[in-house]
Amino acid sequence: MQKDITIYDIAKELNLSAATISRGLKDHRSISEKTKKRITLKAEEMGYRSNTFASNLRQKKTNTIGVIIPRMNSNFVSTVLTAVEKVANDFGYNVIISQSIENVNKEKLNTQTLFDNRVDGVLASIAYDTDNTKHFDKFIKKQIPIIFFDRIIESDDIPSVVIDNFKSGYDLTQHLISQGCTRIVHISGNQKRNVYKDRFEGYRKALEDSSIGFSEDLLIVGELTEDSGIEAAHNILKMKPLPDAIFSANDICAASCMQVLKQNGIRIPEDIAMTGFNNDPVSRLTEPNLTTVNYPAFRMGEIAATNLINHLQGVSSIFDTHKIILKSELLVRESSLKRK
Amino acid sequence: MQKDITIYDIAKELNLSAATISRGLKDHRSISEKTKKRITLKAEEMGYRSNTFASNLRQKKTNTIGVIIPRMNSNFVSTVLTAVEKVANDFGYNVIISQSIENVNKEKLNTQTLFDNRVDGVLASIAYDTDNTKHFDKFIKKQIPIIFFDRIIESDDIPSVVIDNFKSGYDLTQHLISQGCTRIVHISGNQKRNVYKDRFEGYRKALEDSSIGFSEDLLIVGELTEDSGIEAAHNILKMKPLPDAIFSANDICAASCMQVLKQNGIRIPEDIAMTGFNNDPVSRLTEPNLTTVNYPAFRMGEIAATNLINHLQGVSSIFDTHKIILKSELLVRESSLKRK
DNA sequence: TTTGATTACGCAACCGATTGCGTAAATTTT
DNA sequence: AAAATTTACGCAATCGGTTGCGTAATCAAA
Repeated sequence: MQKDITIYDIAKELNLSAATISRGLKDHRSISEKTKKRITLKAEEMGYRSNTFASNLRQKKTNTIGVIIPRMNSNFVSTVLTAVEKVANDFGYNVIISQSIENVNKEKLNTQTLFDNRVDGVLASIAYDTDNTKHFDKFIKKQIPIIFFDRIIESDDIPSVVIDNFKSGYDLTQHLISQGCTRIVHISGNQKRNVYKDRFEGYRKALEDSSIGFSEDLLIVGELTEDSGIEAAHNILKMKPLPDAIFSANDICAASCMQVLKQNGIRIPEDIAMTGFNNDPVSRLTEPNLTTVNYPAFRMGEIAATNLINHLQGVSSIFDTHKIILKSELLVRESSLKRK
Repeated sequence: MQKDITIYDIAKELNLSAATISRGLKDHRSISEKTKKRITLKAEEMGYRSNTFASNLRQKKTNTIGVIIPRMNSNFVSTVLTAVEKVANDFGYNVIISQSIENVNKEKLNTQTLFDNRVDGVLASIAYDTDNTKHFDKFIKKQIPIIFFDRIIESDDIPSVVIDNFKSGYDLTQHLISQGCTRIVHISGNQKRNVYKDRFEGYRKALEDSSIGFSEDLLIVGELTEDSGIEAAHNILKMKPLPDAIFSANDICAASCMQVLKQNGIRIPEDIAMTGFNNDPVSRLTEPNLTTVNYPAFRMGEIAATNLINHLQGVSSIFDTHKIILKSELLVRESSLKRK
């Protein structure tokens, strides 16, 4: 295990000062082209690699962004992360990912960890039960930029990247209505969360805008997991009369719900039309394929990360924007087509 | 934005030296209990947080482990990562995750990035087309421990954590044979990868151990994606006579393949029995539910991370073990039950 | 030739925590 | 009471880059 090469070693070899090496390596203008070339060549030859810590220590920057997410194991989140990682890498940033496991307290710990690690900026999608942004204040105080994405809390201080959940919920519901459905169940998640609340509001508005109207009885609030889809199905089977459509706020839940319904002799979409949300791969594997809303996950990660890094590099300020709304689109598939 | 508190600030407040503060904070034995208490209290009061970089610089350790994976967006990988993150956090380590996107060249870049970031240790599951471990040599030279998991390359220098893919493939195939199947198609991935190779070998051995024997015509090698499942289905539909079973090396591919078959009037499992691998959530959402092999993803991440960190902390050496094989089990579901 | 500007580089002080070595003070031993 | 230990802490160097300021050398302008 040979010793690491430092700029001092290079300096000695070339009879230059460490300062010159440092400047030469980062293309500082006060170093002549000729010297720069000598430096980079020698550095290469000696197998030099910069010591991030010395640099971070001196510069008080870490070139690291922190990401807080509820869970990694959903198609949506992992796709976002893929995009974030790609953008970050392109700009020479590292990414620290931490999961809140849908738990405010863990989320608070996560913010502390990221804070202690002195991340330059933060991207966050908040947990199921978070109801204020107090634990993000430390970042704001230190001028460490934060961007919320997907699951956000409205805040004057923190910009966000989202899709128009209200409109998507509205469009989806209207689609069901256009298929002749009148008793439309909505399976939603915690109403504290914008994404579920907004989808629900879109649903309600669409019903109210039609002659159908909203009925509390047709709203099921759960955790939107595979299991809660099964549970929802059992509750739905007890409804009298049965609904003629179900709008689940995500695909996983819709898929497992649909499965139970089918096992109980319900025909999809003839008896009950089914729709999900997210365009998870699952939606293409169910039978019939699930009508859903395409969620631009990659784009969302890309935009959030790009904005954060541009801000960090002084290219643009995220504080100019308050909210970025991405386009999402209804994907009509067989599961909701009553009229072919 | 107030200035960060350093140990010097605390030292000044308490009329002690920075050395004493440093020792006091880390519970060094040469500091009296009374002084330690004063120090921790004052540190708390002043809102002190340790500067990781100064510490890393001095100690030449980063408390960071690097993880290289092909892709994040599979249930298996994200579950492993969840476990790794949990273990790492428990031990005060950070995790840097990088995706190779199934590409050796990106994987090489990833190793370089992790190397430059001076990670203390590495966990890696290699890309689709990686065929040697040369790009990991730099870690070995520097005594930076590596553990391969799931997708591994046999190497004397690098221990690994896997399941018994051969046995699982064998058991699965034998199950199909026990259901009376005799023409069993196997959809596999790149044969360079142990996981696919071993499953295939298990499949072949089971066939050879029965009176059926292996036939090259029934082997389909693809990328095991949703799309390749569709493609495989089309090829299978052209086979004469049709096979009576399909063993796909993962669930996603099995699910999409099964879907196309069903659309073409094939009954599962009556006409063709279907099996996957991994116990991806999808396997519980298809209809019929997919027979598969349970993959202890969480446990795998946990074990890999724990071993790595124990090694780093000198608790135990990973070089004592060469390979850890986890238990996996056959999950028989409807998709393969010809005899009820 | 002199003066002012520009170029190219070095000096040395940081950044904040860690640690080997040294020592005064307190405690125990003889 | 003197000597030997032990306790509790400080000094100062160190990790490796970065950067404000200073200056010698080169070049252009007067």
